Amino acid sequence: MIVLVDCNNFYASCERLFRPELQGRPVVVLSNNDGCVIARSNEAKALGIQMGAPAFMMEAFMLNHKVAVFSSNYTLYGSLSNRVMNMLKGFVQAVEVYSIDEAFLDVSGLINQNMFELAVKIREAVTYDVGIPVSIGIAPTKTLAKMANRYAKKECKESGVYVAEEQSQINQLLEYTSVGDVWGIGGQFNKKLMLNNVFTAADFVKMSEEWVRKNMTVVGLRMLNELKGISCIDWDDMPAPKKEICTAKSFGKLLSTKEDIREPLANYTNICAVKLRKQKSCAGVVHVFIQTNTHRTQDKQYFRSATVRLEVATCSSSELIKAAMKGLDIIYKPGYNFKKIGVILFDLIPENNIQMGLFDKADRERDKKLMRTFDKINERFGKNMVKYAAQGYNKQWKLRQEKLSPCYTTDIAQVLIIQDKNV
DNA sequence: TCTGGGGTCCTAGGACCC
DNA sequence: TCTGGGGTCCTAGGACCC
Repeated sequence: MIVLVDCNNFYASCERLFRPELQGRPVVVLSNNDGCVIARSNEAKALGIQMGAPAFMMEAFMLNHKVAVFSSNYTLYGSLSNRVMNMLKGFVQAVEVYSIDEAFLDVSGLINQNMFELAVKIREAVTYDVGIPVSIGIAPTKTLAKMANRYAKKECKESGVYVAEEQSQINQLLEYTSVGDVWGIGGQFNKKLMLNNVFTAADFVKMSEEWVRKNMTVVGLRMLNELKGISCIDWDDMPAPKKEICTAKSFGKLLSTKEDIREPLANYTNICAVKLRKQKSCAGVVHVFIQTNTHRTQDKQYFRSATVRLEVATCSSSELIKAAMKGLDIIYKPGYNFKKIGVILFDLIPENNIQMGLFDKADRERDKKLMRTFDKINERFGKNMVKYAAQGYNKQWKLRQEKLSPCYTTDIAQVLIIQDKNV
């Protein structure tokens, strides 16, 4: 059996944890740049606020309904996520952290344990010790556990737990779930399935393997088997190093000159480089792309990308920034209002595995030491305590984050202070 | 004024090799 | 009716996830 624990309305719950006066009130969290809604409390959902709704179109409505609005604060959410995951690790032998707000638990070692009772115990512990509400689904495969979790969230509000152990319980889940809500079926597959009169997961299970293979590739076949109770998605509690590392963000305002764009590009490349060094890899390819704002129909549109291959794979910020700038030179075109730039590092290999170039002039040992010191200082004294000149001070491109909450759990200066009114 | 960001896996098709 | 065939590697693009 596989257990899936999923935090309810995670970002909204994190914000509310430190603002108890928001209990029972609608809360939403916005995407980067305060662009659109990416998390909603139950009260906000009840008001009809949609996932992905543009914030600027909702402003008056949210004001009228006294919705508490927050910019996203990933430092806070990451820290609370760690607390939840650490709690879970105390209950079972292995935890696979699947995303910032969900984890699969391996309960194969717990024989004769009543699954429902275990789940209730976990849920109470997380609620009490961390303060984040969770739902728990239990079933024979990961895909079914996801479905059980969704069912628990919607239909078992009291316990927050659903166990699908017997075939009859699984059948109930299959009947209940629309095929588009099955893990792995997105908009495109859903459309195709509906055209073939497949509306629920139960309908899907009846489809032939040939049809699924032909129309949905081996990915579909895997889902089909998972729904039939045959595990096809491996257990993975030691995530492999990333195969690509990407940083791409919209600017706080539109930029057009190459000088202005160089700054965010250098910063995003450096963010990638820090992540790269953290997983002890080097990158062989730097890919840069730039784009205008597709929503501004009055503007000329432009999208272009370029790939720069490095002679020797590297994790040095300075070399990667240089390569990214080379990419920008290739794709930049004056006369456009640019909205976003992004860097992707490809061909990642372990750092101790790099192929030296025959004519390589760089002093790689010295670079390595420099980067180690660079990362240490920034880890200890805060992001960008030391940085490259190319990263600049202009900050015109900075994200809009007008409603950012404090980093209650990671910055000593921002910890909540509780006052006693009588003192 | 204002519409997210960071990933993975799979397939098709071209280039190239013997 | 026919144009060799099979394998590998690379890239671009689609689909999906949270």
